[in-house]
Amino acid sequence: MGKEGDTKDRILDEAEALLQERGYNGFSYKHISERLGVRNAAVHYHYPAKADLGEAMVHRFRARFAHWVQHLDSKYNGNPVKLLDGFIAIPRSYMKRSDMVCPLGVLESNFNILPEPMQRETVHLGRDMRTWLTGLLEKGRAAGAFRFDGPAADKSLMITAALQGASIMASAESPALFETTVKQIKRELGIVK
Amino acid sequence: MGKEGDTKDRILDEAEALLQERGYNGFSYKHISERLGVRNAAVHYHYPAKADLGEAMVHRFRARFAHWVQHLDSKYNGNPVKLLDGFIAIPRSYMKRSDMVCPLGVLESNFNILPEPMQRETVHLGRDMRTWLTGLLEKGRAAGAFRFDGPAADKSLMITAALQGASIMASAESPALFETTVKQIKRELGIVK
DNA sequence: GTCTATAACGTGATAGAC
DNA sequence: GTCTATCACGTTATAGAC
Repeated sequence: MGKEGDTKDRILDEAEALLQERGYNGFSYKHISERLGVRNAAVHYHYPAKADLGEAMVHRFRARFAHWVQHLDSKYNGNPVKLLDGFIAIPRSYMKRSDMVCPLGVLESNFNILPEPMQRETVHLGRDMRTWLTGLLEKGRAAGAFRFDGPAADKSLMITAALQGASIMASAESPALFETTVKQIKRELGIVK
Repeated sequence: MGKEGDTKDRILDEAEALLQERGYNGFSYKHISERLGVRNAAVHYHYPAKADLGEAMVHRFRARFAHWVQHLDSKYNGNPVKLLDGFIAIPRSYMKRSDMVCPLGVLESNFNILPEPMQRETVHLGRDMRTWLTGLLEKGRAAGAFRFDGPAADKSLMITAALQGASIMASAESPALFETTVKQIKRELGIVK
């Protein structure tokens, strides 16, 4: 296990990038093994079936979100505007290259071709994110940091949908579409000019 | 050419449904030919390469949107609220089955694996839609039918992103996610309780 | 833990008969 | 315009040597 992590982790890293670039049906064990400089069979050793690899990916996405949330909560100690910025930074960070889509967007838009365990985990990931944002919006509105009409759950859903849609549009056209969407979201929460 | 249209059209119909259900890499000539009760070679007769079929699909999406706009404009004669409802009905109509995503969402989330002519047409389709909505929002705000902050172009982008994201979420979880997003969008435009 | 070799199958595509 | 037959290739996956 060198500084880039052991093979099992490196497989997951490559698979994740490929998933975001090309979708679940758009990458193969061959793509992964070639990028890693190993043979096809080595990948199968660590993840016997593609469904196993897929499951591990979504599981890691969920764990990462949980960790992110924990980290942000302690770092910003309840500051709603900072926490929202941190939340928005998640899909932005996944857009490292302009042709990458945030994981939830890829998973959901590939939903019907996903093995059942991946589908289950994907639904959970979406709910994790919306639930957390709903709580933040509620607290932020009560504290006078955000202004918006309607239930926090509805607003949370709309913001999540917009971020996800904008991330997908950005992958096809320009990262600017994501940033403009973010600006409008903040404007409508009353936290920007 | 019976009442369901000739084979060439029926191929396009099946390909469209398959694209929305499974993505561009998720369907094959075999899927289409089996659903149509013809042989693989018959499909290749009408669309020699998959890229030809894909191009025809996106071209039809664009033509359909242009036609829809024309139809709605004359039907509602400038009524902003009715026109917005018509616009929202587009992704909703594509969600016929809960596991179908609106075409632009699938195309954009599959962007990197699309043949270049499809990519070009996809970008145009997205711009067509945002441009039309921007004009509607501008006129509607001037007429006092809509209320929102910021440039109409930003608001148009955010609404389009939210509708697309919500359509994708709905395909993975429940059509209710789409309807709740629509309600929030309307609430924020000041056209609903 | 990685390799070679190979199997079984799906996919995009073509030739040529009817 | 559709058929049968066939092809080259990619993909997922396994057996067994090192």
